[in-house]
Amino acid sequence: MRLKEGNKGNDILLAAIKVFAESGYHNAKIHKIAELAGVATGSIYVYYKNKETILQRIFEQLWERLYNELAAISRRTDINAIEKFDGLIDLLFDMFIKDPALAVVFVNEQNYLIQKDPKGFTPYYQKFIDLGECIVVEGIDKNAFTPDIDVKIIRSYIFGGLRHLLHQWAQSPEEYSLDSIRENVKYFSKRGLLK
Amino acid sequence: MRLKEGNKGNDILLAAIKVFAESGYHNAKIHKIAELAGVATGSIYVYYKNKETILQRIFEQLWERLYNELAAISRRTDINAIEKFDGLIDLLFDMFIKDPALAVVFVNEQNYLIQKDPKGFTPYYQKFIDLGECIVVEGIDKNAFTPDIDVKIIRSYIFGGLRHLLHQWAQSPEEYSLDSIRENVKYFSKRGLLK
DNA sequence: TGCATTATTGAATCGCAGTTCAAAAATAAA
DNA sequence: TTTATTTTTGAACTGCGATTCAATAATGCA
Repeated sequence: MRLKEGNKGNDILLAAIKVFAESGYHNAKIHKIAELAGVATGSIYVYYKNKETILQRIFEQLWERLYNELAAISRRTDINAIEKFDGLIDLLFDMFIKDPALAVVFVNEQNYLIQKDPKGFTPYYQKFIDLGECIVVEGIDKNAFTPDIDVKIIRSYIFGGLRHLLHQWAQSPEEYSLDSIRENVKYFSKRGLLK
Repeated sequence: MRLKEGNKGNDILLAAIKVFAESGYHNAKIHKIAELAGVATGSIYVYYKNKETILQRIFEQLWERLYNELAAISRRTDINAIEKFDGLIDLLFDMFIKDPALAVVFVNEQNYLIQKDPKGFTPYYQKFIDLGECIVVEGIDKNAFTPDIDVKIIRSYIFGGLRHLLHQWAQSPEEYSLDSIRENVKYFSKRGLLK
């Protein structure tokens, strides 16, 4: 018997995030991911069925984590809807500060993957989105947020705005301070949402 | 002598927008564009150097038009900054109502193309973005918009939000009414911007 | 130490699709 | 009609890179 050395499956995933961010999914070469992960080209196919599976796995991990963290925030009773909304924004910012390359991959490749194989895309994404919407609905119900908006539309709008900003930041982190981005987003969005 | 029949160059561009929207740029097959345009595969290469050039041309045309229309709005003196901001939103909505496939291509492929060859990307895009920023700055200067925001950040935020919404709408136009999207965006954004 | 089993390797394969180009067709002028 | 010129064609080419797989290496166990 022989056991697998270290954690090659994860090494490959981490390398793939970097290479996908650098070159884009379609221009990313498998041998480059292998090189960065410190494994042979063939090893990739021991751990993942194919290139697309790697991308799927990246998003699976991302949204599962984000969903669980948002769920923890959402079920708290010691903070109100406004604070939960803040928490949601912080969650996204924190995730992508830790891993800017992941932010780039998210913005550039998620649409492609969903379009390519909607069934294969992690359900945690939809669960995350739904939960975000719940928080806004809670805010409206508790009279903190204005009822004069369509929650689904505004949820998408905010999400798209965040996505774009995080992407810009990840592309050139020196240009903007992430904290200033974060505060501006909160300020602007809450003015839009609050009663 | 022989003259070129009809306007094959444009036929190809229109077909390409549809095929790129349908399959994504990387999965789009040249022969399918040719088929839809009603020309032979080889003809594509008479009119465009390669596949990437077609995509570049699509964005060139898009942003040149949008920039010119926004410039016309921006230089008007009979309307204020708030109305100009409305005009900007309407401009984008109108463009993509006319051509939902173009909205999809815009959202999915623009980042890729800019990353691939920044110099080759149409300068009208940046001009458009700058002009949009000017309108917000004008609003702040004239005391209509709050000065408590970073214009560049909020400009990106709004732009990203619009982008995402238009994309969602283009993917499934029956799900949302575009007019309701438009009104929600204006309402929410102006609450964020106004003094 | 030797054997069995599993992990790892990376050169070779193979299919795909972007691109080319020689031939054919269409048109204008003579 | 004939000729010269340009457009159009699409089958063939070609290069790339994802994937495969037979060989090799590493490990655990007897």
